Amino acid sequence: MPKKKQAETAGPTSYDVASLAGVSQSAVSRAFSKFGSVAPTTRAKIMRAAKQLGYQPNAFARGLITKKSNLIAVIISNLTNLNYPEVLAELTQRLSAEGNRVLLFSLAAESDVDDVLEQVWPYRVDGAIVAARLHDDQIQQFNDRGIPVILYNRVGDVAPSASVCCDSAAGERELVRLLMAGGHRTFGIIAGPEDSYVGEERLEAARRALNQSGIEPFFFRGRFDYASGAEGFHALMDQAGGRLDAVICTNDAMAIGAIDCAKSTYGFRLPDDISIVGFDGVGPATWASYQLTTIRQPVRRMTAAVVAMLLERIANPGMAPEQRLFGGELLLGRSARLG
Amino acid sequence: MPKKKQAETAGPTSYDVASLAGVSQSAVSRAFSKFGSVAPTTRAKIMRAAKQLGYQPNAFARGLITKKSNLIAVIISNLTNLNYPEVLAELTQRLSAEGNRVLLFSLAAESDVDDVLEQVWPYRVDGAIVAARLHDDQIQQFNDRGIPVILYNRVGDVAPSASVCCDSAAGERELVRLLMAGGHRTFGIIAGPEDSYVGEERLEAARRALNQSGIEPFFFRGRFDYASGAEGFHALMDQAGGRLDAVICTNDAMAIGAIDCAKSTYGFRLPDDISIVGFDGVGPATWASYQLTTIRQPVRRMTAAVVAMLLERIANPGMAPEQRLFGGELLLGRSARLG
DNA sequence: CTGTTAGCGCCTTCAC
DNA sequence: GTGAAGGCGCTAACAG
Repeated sequence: MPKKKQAETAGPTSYDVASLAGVSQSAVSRAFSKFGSVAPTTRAKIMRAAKQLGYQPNAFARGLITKKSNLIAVIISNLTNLNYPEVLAELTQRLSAEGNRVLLFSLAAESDVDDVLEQVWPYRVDGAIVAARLHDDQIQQFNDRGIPVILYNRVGDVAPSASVCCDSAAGERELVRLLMAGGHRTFGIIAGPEDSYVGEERLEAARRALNQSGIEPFFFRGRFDYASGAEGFHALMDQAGGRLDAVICTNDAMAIGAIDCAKSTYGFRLPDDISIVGFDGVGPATWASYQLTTIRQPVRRMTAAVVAMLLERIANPGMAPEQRLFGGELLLGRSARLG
Repeated sequence: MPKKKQAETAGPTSYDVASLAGVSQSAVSRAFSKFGSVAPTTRAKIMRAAKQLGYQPNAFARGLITKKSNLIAVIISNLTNLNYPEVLAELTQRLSAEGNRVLLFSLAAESDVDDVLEQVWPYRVDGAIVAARLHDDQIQQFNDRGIPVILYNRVGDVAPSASVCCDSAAGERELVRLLMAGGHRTFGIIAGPEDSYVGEERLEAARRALNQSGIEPFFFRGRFDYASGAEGFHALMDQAGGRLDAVICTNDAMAIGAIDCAKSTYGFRLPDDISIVGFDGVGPATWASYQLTTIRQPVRRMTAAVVAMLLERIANPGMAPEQRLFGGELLLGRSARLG
């Protein structure tokens, strides 16, 4: 029905504001820019006109010129991992506070990374935060485009890359040490899927720590979820012929599954009959039914570090790749008998 | 050190591809557009050149002309709500499959909606999915700009607006009916925070269903989290002088908190000593320690509907606001004795 | 099918 | 402090 064809949906432009305020378009532009020199009176007039029209600068047109999108790509492999909602909430709020927006990508499978990257490039993001497995050549693509990347809880395969991690090795070592001190000698490990970086890292660390004490643990490979934790406990009990002192799970979700299996299927009481520990310190870990002994990732400090490092590198492209390692906090639950 | 000032970080443009392929710039443009008519030979040449240069069309420049950003704003009030990670994962993947990207916003407090909207406008999103409380005037702002919005699990205060909801009323009614049939007569309700739309909806529905059976339930207002569920159970027991048949919680997280409190503090066994029900059907609800009786939201069907409705409205701006209501599925756990 | 020509909305030198 | 003019990278009519 309307006569004017496009103007209908196209929002007001800086020209509209300019003519309403009786100034030039470039004055409007300056008024909306931080460093534009505009007389207070002029600025006021412009802002009033802008409010009246509901004008908001077009980020695309701006980005086209400034080469800055204020967009940060956040790539997370598995959003339903109990640990990531908190991470994501922290990230978006911190980035938002600094004037950046989050372009979110989640992967159905780890192998989809290439597809996701293709989706990222057109938006000329200013930076990226990646909690998914990235090959060196994929990291290189970011470098080639001059887009800073921070890896979350993983490091590059070969090339050094900026990253923020929770110290898996130290965490697992501490758990093993305390379990040993608690008198445990027969161990089982429930690991995550092979394609998980942190999963393998924790597995290696735990296994190494046990080996150094002359212990060869029983082993089960799970999928980082509750169900596979329960399956794993079952499998380990079989392997061990029912004689198992402690089970180390490489994340909390599996540890919780293992605890439930130990209690309901075997009638075990923790930590008297067996010890089970996890890793992450997710919400449910502290629930009364579990009271999991685990290592809590310092999510707030880690996300703060990621954002700070990323913004630094955006402002200052030359910076060297830095790797920050955060120690986890031992969460003393009642699921394990420690020394 | 480099001589050429900007060309350094500015990626290759369609002109670069054009000259490498020996064609005109518009040929490149057409080759990257779905409906562009280009000879297969030409297209091949162009694509090869593009690959060689690592060219990707600039979404900003494109959007400036087409008035389409392929960006969808997803606004979620409380990401750490156990229900949303699944929702968000589904949404991003479905939208991604349709060629859209997700611009994510999360709110620290419900009152921040206005700030968030200001952050949304500059990016000229094609549509929005909102799981946060939106006032009519806020919805109106979307309408004014011609941006379709779909509300998730809430409806507009006054003006009709497109929405996808899980039927809270029907769900609570069914729970009440079954609990009554199970012989329960003394009820408590643990509700969510007042500013939660779904929370109040479920509260009203449960209360009304009880009232219709001549029952006035004890009441506690929680915060939708585990801790307040436990607090609530405590408070209700006090109010009821220890004589409580059943507790209705308006989400699973609180129900789980209540169960833990009932078990650990009061030594109750469920469902023999008391019945507790929740709402949502989140992952932990099915864990062996809880086996919660609850109503599961059909998340997959709901997210599919949201995406379908949104894309429809983007393609066809004139569509009338439609409201789709999905029935929840009764999850028969062991936390309640039903009739 | 292909190249030429205008802009999209804004920022950014420049003169004034 | 302010306005005029020239693009940013791309798409969308147009001619050819």
